[in-house]
Amino acid sequence: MGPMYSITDLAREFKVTTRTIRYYGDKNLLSPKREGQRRIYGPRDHVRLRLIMRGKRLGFSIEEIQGLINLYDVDATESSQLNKFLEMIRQRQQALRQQQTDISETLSELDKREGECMALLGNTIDSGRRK
Amino acid sequence: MGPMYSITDLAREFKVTTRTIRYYGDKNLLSPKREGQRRIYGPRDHVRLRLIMRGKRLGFSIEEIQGLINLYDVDATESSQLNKFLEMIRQRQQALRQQQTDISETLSELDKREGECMALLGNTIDSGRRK
DNA sequence: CAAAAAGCTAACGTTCACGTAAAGGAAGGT
DNA sequence: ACCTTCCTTTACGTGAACGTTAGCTTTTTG
Repeated sequence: MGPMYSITDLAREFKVTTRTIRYYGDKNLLSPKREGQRRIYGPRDHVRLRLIMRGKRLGFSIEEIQGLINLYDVDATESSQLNKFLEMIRQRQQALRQQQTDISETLSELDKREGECMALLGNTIDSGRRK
Repeated sequence: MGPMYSITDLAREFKVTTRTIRYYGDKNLLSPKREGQRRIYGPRDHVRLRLIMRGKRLGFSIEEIQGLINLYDVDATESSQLNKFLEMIRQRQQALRQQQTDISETLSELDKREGECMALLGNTIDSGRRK
């Protein structure tokens, strides 16, 4: 019936506190079963937590991450109007594409700075392995 | 001597409130001249505000944006140790690259959902112009 | 010239995403 | 028996990034 995780298992794996995990539960992003009082997390929760972390790295709020996760969630779809749903998907895509260009612009500027910096240090550019 | 902007000019252009602009000033991200009491912003502030907005779209905090802007700022560089500086640049690059893969993963998932959605609607894929 | 619009400072309020402390239950080890 | 570890709930605390209100000055416009 798939792997099970305690709250500290997840906390360790994703490098967050148990508080954080409970918080996401409070916000209905995770829905662990209970064994007595204890929370037992399944594979679905594990996947969701991965999505949550990715969302956070992308700077989305918990609420936005909710929305994103619901986009992957079949149940949410069939009960909602598809056109509105498509609209949401496209808005998300738009935002993400904006982020892509933001990132590549920033990266190229950083590359430039890195180059200047290396020149000043008289180093040769070994863009690759670091010890 | 370059274009000048009032606080509402900038607010309108960047779609933020004047409060926000003043807030960035308080945080030393902008440094307008004063004409009496009034803040007068120059081209440098305009550029910085652009960088700030980009940083925000990337989910950076004001403090991190400070750091990023300082990376472009020559004055800050010459007085600091170059190696530490390079280290910072590389950390930023690392984070941004992570974001890039996060985004492309998310985008491809959204594309998939979009496809499914279109199929359900019986539409043909006109990926391009929308009215 | 009077009213509206734009600007200012100062200070308190708000939301998000947790942190942190208090008080306690249940399992396992020695 | 006692301690340690893991887990629980409840609840107040916190920093960031502004929002909002109040009270006052300056500039623009009909």
